[in-house]
Parts: sequence; C-alpha cells; structure tokens
Amino acid sequence: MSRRQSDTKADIRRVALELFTQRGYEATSLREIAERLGVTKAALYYHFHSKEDIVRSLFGEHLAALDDLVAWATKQPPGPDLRTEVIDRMLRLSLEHGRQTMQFALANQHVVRDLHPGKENMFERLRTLFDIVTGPDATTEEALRIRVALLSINTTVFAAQGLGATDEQITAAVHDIAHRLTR
Amino acid sequence: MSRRQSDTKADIRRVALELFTQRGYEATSLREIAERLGVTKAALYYHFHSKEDIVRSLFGEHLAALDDLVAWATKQPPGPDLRTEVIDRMLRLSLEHGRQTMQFALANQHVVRDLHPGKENMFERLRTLFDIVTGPDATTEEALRIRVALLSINTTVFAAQGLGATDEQITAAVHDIAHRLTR
DNA sequence: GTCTATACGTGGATAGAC
DNA sequence: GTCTATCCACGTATAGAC
Repeated sequence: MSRRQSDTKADIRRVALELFTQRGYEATSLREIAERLGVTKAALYYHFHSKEDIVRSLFGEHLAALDDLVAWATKQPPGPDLRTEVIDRMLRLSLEHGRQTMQFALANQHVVRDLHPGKENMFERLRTLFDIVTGPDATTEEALRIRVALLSINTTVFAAQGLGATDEQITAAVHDIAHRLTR
Repeated sequence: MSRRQSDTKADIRRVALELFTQRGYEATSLREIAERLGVTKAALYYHFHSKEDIVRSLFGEHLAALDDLVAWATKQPPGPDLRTEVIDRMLRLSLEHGRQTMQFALANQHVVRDLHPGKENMFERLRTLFDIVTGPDATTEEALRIRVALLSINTTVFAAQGLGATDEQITAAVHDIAHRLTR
C-alpha cells in the first residue's frame, strides 16, 4: 500500500518546518528535506512549486488569521477592554498554529517578510494592531510596554524552551505577563 | 591618501552587521558586502579568514561580556536584589553593544548558536543566567515570567522598530517592564 | 507519484600578480 | 592591501522516463 498524496505533502511541511526552524531557511537545502523523508528533490517539486512555496504554505493560514484579527479589531470601539481582548485572541491564534510556527517566524523574519510582495507583510500587520491597541495619545514608553505585552506571546514561547512547560502553563503565564504590562 | 587598514576592517564589520541583520546571514553574500564597500571579495579575505569569522568578530565581545556577567552572578548571594541587578547589568551590556547586534542575534539564532563548537553557546549561557536568577523553588509560571523579564531587553528593542524611540526611552521602558514582571 | 539526469547559477574560498 | 582569475561545491529547478 503506497502512501497517500496528502501524507507526503503533510510530511514535507512537517519536516520543512522543523529544519527551517532549527537551522534557518537558507541553511536548509531541499536535498536535506528530501533525504530525511526518503524521497528525492523532484518529489518535492511535485507537491510545491518552489522552496518559497513551502514557506507560504506553512505560513499562509497564520497570516490570514492575523488579517481577520486586524479587521475585527479595526471595527471595535477603542479602550482598555479591546486591549485585553486582542491579546487574548492573538494568544489563541498563536497557540492554534503551533509554537514551532511562531519560533520559525521569529528566527526567519527576512523570509516571512517577503512572502507576498506588494501586500502588507506580517510585521506591518502587527504594527497596525499595535496602533489600534495603543491609541493615539500614549507616551512612547506606554506604547513600548503595550507592544511588548502583545509580543509576550512569542517571548514566552521562546523562553519556555527547555523548561518542559505545557500549553496551559504557557497560556497562563502569558495572560499574567500581559496583564501586568497593560494594567 | 589610502584608507587605513582599521577603517576597512571596521567598514566591513559595519556593512556586514547591517546586511546580516536585514536580510539574514546566508541570504547575504560576500559579494554584496564587497560591492557595497567598493572592494572585491578577495579584499574581505585579507581581513577575515571566512564568512563565519566576520560573525565571530561581530559577536565575540558580546559573548565575553555575557560570560563575565554569568561568572559574577554565580558568586553573588541569591535573592530578589540579585534579580534586579542582573537585569540592570544585562540591559547595560545589551545597549553597549548596540541594538543592531541584539537584532542580529535574534534573527540569526542558528548562526550565533554554532560559533564556538564545543564551548557553551549564547543560549546555554542565558539558561545558566535564568537559573541563577530564578532560584530552585519557583513554579513553572514564575520561572517563565522571570525569563521573559530578562528577555524584555530584546523584546523591547524589537518592539521599538519604527517608533523612533531613544536609548533613554528604551532603557526606561525596559526597567519598568522588568519591574512589573519580577515584583 | 516518484525517479534519474542534468542544466544553470551562485556562493565561498584560494592562487598569484601588482 | 587590493586586485583578477579561477576552482569547486552546492543549491534550485526542470525535462522526461517509468
């Protein structure tokens, strides 16, 4: 019984994410990915147009979800409640797409940045979100604190390396941290 | 009047740090660095043994300074005072070596990780520091919070992008953030 | 759906002239 | 101290057979 197409494609995505995160995008060759899976480079090209296409496939849903969040937040009345709600939704979004995807984005910023030329990239989206949550009359230091609160999701996931923390503990910690930084 | 050796070497370091940070280590070729400076690849090899050697030169002092900090912290009596003092010293250390160096390390973790094979790398050093500051009887969530506090230096520098914040404002924000997370 | 074979460019690195 | 010229390995990507 041969492997189903969807299995192979999923396997490629899994191994690619792992290697891209550990060693970096450029430092990982398609040959390595193929070898790890026991297939050939050409097999990868059957499932994906290009190397960049693999990344797009890994990150596409996450970007779309972030778009939805920005769109939603734009329509809400500003205020401190929005702040905690946005943090909450961003946290859920991040954990849904997996810690590794977050780590990958952080460690390969320049790759993620140029996935969709012309369109807004991840960091520009984040900045929009920052501005919505911060409001217009905040001091620089307040703005920094709020941004750090939003980024605490990534920081905490990063900090959790080698600590054996569960998703629940990370979630709890992030809520606590964000709360301390925004109240 | 020809340029002094030290000038050229410093120029290479400056441009390399800039490009490595923006585009990533592997995505930046020595040809690009040389072209930007109006010299040839071979000229780079006069000043540095290899591409990796450039990174080592960029990051060496920072690692040494981190070593000193770890050594110092190990000899101190544990307690909450140590915590704030370590954060303070780490902040000073980070700002001394420049924000860009921090950004570079974060965006090129896999490169920085393997600079000195066999020896402790940057992240292992950080973990030692975490443990010293956290103490043995902390809960997972407390440990996470303290780690995030120590990492708030990097996070804040990252968050400050496009905000036009001064070093003073960043310093103040980090102190505030770390204080909120550790008290 | 996966293979072999191969084209093509680019990158790091070295030799040797000036 | 910087150049030109060149080597070689590797990486992405494609063509075409099975």
